[in-house]
Amino acid sequence: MRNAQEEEPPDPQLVRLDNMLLAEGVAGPEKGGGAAAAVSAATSSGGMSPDSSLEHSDYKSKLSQIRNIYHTELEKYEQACSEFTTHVMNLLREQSRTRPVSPREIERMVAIIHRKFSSIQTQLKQSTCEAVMILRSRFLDARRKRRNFSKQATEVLNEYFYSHLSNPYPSEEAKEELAKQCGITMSQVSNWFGNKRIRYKKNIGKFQEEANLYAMKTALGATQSEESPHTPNSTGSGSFSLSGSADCFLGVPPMNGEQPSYHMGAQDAPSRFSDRLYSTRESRTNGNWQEQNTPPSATSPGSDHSDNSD
DNA sequence: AAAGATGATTCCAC
DNA sequence: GTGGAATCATCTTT
Repeated sequence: MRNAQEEEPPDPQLVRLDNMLLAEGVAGPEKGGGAAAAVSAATSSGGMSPDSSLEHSDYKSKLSQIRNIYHTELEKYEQACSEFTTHVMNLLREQSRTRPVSPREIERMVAIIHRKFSSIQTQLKQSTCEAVMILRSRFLDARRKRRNFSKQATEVLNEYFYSHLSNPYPSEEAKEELAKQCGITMSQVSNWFGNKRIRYKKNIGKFQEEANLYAMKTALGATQSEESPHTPNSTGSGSFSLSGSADCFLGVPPMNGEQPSYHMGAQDAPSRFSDRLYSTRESRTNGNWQEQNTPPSATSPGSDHSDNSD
């Protein structure tokens, strides 16, 4: 009697749903006030470019729509719950005239009712979470507002890539420098190199022309080395730019309908110590970063997957 | 509109 | 944490 446990045990899943709704600003105390502010602070905490403000307002309006629905539904359920509870209580009271009704029984009935309604609420919260996630993925997914890098930026990235073709894994410092030069973030540089490596390896032939182009460009720059608009700060060993003209020709050679077996390993000149200064984990992928070169259409073509899942 | 190019994300192994 | 691979969603070219 004393510790009447009408409080359900804190269902961890329900707690998670509640937390998420709170974090998304859906389950905030009042609409328009703190919740919206929290959302806008969370989604646009950095510098908000005028470009994305339109989408953000769209996002916010949709989110508040969800929030309104959520709150009205929640209220409806709560009201229905209390109504139903009082109704049952009245029934029990009436029955208590004709038969003994213990207060224990009343408590139990109330608990049952509350449990039922709270499960309904949980479902509501779940579907609300789903809606929010869909909304987020639709508006906040960076893939949806992809912009190609500037011509000059890809130029810089390609120059680095093809001049370090034997080991196209820029160090942190190199990435930073590239990011600065290209006006993109470091993770974008990482993305670019990841994509470039995999796509280059997949179809070397297609990139042959490009490789030649940049090899020649870099070679010219190495021999003449007239203009170098570098920011001369970097930590005392600015190296990455035109140090490896030897690499330039690694990508060029035997292109005559044959699959070029690339540098089998021996010729990676160890004299480029300046690169090694930077590299932290390149030893893992040193040298032949693309040894197993599967020619196109080497996969099992006819095999069905029958991988069905929703 | 279809095909290709490209930046970003996700899943996995290490 | 990283990078490889597959994939997605968009942009660009055809």
